[in-house]
Amino acid sequence: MNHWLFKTEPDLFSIDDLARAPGRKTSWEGVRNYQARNFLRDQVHRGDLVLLYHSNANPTAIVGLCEITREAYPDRTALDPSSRYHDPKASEANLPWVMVDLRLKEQFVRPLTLAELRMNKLLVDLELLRKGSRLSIQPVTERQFKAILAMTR
DNA sequence: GCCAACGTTGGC
DNA sequence: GCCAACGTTGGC
Repeated sequence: MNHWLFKTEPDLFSIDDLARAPGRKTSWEGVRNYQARNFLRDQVHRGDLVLLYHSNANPTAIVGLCEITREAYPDRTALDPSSRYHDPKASEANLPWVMVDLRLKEQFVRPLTLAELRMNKLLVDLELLRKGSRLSIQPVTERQFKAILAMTR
């Protein structure tokens, strides 16, 4: 099993929105970066665990834990001119974007802020904490994952 | 709102 | 293939 960190801007879609969604499930559309797409398409598997992170937020923090319920399938929002994720270069014949489905397992009582994460020596190599890190789909090692979960307990 | 870091685009 | 210009991300 692989572990991941997915970013979301709570102004657009927050963990509270996910908690209110039917079955606490959602599709994860809108990824428009090739490196992130490659992770989604090739390495995110059903049953994988996902840490949810609020970016552009106050506070910026890891806010919960999710589980992948469906592996990569075409992200057709790219073809929809009215979608905020519309990709004018995409077409039926050339649709490079994929999405997955996930379900909320746990909303952390106490969000783990960036500042707090930076203080954990086990997380020095966490992609999220790297200067200039922008990747919205990030792999997390099992060690890192366990260290993060331990901070919530 | 500022701005550093990063990814993409496009001229050559 | 290089690289400058531009747009986006995202912390602060």
